[in-house]
Amino acid sequence: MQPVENFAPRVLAWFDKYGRKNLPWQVNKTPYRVWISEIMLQQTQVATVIPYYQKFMLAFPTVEALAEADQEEVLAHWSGLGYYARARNMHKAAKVLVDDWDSQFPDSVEGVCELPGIGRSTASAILSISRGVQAAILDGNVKRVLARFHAVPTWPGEKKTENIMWELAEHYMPSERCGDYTQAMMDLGATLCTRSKPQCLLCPLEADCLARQTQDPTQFPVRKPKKALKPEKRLQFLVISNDDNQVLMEKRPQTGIWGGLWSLPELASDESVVMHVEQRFQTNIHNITALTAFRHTFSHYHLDIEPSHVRIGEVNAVMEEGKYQWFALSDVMTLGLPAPVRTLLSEVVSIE
DNA sequence: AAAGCGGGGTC
DNA sequence: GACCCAGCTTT
Repeated sequence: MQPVENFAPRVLAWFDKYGRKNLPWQVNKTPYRVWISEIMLQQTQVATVIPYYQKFMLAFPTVEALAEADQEEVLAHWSGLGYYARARNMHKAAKVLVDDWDSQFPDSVEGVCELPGIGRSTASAILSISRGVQAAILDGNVKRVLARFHAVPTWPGEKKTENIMWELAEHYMPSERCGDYTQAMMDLGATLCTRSKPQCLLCPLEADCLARQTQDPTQFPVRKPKKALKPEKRLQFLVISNDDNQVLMEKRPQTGIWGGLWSLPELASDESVVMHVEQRFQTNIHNITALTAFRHTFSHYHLDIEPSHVRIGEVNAVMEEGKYQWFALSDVMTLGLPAPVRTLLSEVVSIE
């Protein structure tokens, strides 16, 4: 990374001209009021938060009022915002502040982080905005701005990447106007440097933004590596039994999946069990029972197994030498079986 | 259909 | 420390 000298001044100058400064929590910026807004804004966008915030402040104008309220009442005011654990944490934290901190927020980030529901980023937001403390935030907006400005090549979800971004965030935090800078960075991410369709032409950082110099700035932040979704295959498994309580097993070829194990006769999922069994084994079917389908997952694909229990009479067909073999139900579990076949057979055996 | 959000809880 | 979760939006 190659940090830029005048990063903060450019961001602040932009904020002075274009930033939002009259949102409900941007006037009378007490730690309490900033705190509530930050928690609400973690999960919801500004337009939605405003009415909630105003009602909340009327109901609980001070940390004492919040601490004294019933949880019921707090949750009622949160109703519709989601993430209710955060409202509960907030209520808990209010009590801690009143009981242990004389209703004042601690003056260090570490201290504020001790409160339930507040981590490093939220603590820094509260202290920088309400008290001008020189502490950087790293919320989703700031992550996006920094990831783009430096074209950070790795996913911010990785610990290593996150550490790098925290360093960048701290590096750019100025020593003056810390609160404005925090607001400015959030604004920049929320209004210009948006996830899709960023307005690079209006951005004060455009000239040095490394993402801007690529084909597509929205390629940053690098997206979460999506676990390649595994292909799905479907097969029918046949548990074929005769009047002597034997089950027909099929020897797998030595190579490939389940090589050399004894498995069950298989059938494409769209084939008719009746027609197939009658033709393959020249026999008559006494009875078919569909068993419960289940999924077996390999390292590289899902196998959806549709098992049927087929009772048949005498087998007349000449079967390939050694490929098929009858085993007594009492013996079959001693064979080398693929795990899903073992599971399936153990259920059938227990029924018999 | 899946990622993103900031912190908490679990192992 | 790595991973999953909450609950709703956005893509």
